[in-house]
Amino acid sequence: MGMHIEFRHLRTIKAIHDYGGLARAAEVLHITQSALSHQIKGIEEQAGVELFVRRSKPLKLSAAGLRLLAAAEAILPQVAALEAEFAGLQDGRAGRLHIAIECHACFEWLFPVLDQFRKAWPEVDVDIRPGLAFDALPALRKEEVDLVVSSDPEDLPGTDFTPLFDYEPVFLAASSHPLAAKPWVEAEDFAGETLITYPVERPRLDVFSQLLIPAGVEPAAVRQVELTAVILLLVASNRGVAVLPDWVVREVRLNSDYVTRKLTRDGITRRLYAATRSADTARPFMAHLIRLARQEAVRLQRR
Amino acid sequence: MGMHIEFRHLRTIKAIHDYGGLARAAEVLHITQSALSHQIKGIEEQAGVELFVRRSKPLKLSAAGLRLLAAAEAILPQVAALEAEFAGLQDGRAGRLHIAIECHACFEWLFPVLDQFRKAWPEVDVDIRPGLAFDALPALRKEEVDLVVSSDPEDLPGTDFTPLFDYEPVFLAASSHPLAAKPWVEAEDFAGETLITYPVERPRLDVFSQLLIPAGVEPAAVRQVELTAVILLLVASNRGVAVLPDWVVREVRLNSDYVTRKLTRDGITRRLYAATRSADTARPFMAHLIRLARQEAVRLQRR
DNA sequence: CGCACATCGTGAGACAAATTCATAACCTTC
DNA sequence: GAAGGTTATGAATTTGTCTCACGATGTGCG
Repeated sequence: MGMHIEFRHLRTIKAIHDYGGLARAAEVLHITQSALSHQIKGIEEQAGVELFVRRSKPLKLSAAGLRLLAAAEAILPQVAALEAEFAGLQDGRAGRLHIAIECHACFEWLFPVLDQFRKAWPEVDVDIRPGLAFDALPALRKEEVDLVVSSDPEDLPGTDFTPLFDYEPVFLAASSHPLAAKPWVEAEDFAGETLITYPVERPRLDVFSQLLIPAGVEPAAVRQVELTAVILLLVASNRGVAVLPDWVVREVRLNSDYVTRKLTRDGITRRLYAATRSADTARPFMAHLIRLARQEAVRLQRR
Repeated sequence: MGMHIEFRHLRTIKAIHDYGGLARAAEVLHITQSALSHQIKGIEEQAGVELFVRRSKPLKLSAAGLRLLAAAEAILPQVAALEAEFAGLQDGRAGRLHIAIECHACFEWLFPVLDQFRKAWPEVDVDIRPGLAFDALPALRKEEVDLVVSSDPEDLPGTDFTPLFDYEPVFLAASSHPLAAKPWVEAEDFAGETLITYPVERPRLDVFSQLLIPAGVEPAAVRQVELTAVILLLVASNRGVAVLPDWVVREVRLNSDYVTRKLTRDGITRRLYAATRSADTARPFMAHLIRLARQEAVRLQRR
């Protein structure tokens, strides 16, 4: 017995009930009274139940009809909500913005940015996915995420890399540390040191990719720590040295426990990018997020 | 503009997701792969959103597609439940049984009957509607209720009156009451008495319809009381006399506080009927309820 | 890297279903 | 019991959905 209820029927039932009669309901639904009559005849035949009490003339719902009405009133709002959301997607109010960050320290500036963003774009579904930090660009192309924060732009068709801001990876040690005596540090200086890093693969850490790997230098030990605050703690107590972005280091610059030094004489400059699908780059909320990120970067530099 | 989502589309989305691809989904839905392709093209055009990521070949849901899937998984079970209920209606497992009782004392035997009934017919929506006790038969015809317990059968087309059981309205007084001396009571005996009744219109009370109105006798006073237990209390303390069905009176017969007397020398016999729409009378659960009611009546008589 | 394979998209025509028009049947009311 | 309003019906038409056949596009394997 293949029943064939459709949204059309739910709308019809509700309209007939709300407006009390086929003629009125037909007008509201922009179809003829005849069509409605045929429609309910159709459902009644398919479902094998009488939906209306026919004795009285202003057509009244029967028990089964009332049950169907209840279903209509439960289901139709859900569809309305769905349509509203899709309308939002269409005119750019709504959307999904799942962010993958390759650089671990980026949480620091990203959170305040997202707080602001959420207020401006309440209908956008914002999320951070630190899990798939590796392989982030393929995930972007497959639409598993919508924005990747990365410092290694590639020339991929369909993927745009929009510069966010420049930063400098900076050497950080306790003020009592021997290397504090040097005006800057070189790759070779790390050979005898314990290096404290975030727990990610080496090629994605600036110290390694920009300095140690090219120079072929291996630190005496590498210790991986999740939280920035803990890294700072360990460095202060001389359990190792670290390399962190300048915006992180700036917070402890005035603290006499630490010294900061450039990497190489001229320092290393890195640029952070927002990678997005070309189709999305120009979307208003995406552009707005990038603008907010740049503003936040400026604020961090000024601190 | 006017979005045109239908259950078909929800099922399609779900199937494509569950079975991972058009071809598989098409097989499950018993239609061609081409049809599905046309379908999703249709929704995407109407809704103005991409539902799938097309880069990769085993067609994957996009953000909007996932939203639609969520809607599908919320809505489809509701429809399934509805269809199951209608199937129940069709094969007689389910239905509505809203009962109007004209006779106020009938609660006494009706409740235990309904308790039994509910166990046997869990899918039937049982209810008692004492509110519309008057005008119950029109309400039956209009399908506002499905069964009326009445002692005044009428010859209405489309309405069946099935006898339930006979009972006798019995005079009840305190054993110290003067009328306790008589072997039976007549209409004239009420002239000087305070009569305690249920709070309903006189024509629907046996004392009035069968005895006092035909005889043109008016009691000294009429006091209306809702609860049977309270009526008994008032009678025991000699604040008035009452007329109650024998099955109620039977409970206090052996109590020496009360006397019961026939109305007129031969007593009055009344018959209780279940009034139903002819279309419903033969339905299994309806017939079962009537059978249960008769059994309960027999049990009451035996007490 | 390219070929075979699998998956998806498209257009035209066949088919089914929903709607309309015109009108009949029905209930209600005065 | 006639009038007015409300629902039902039948045939024709419109609308929309599906199928068929083929083209386009990725995917995986040698």
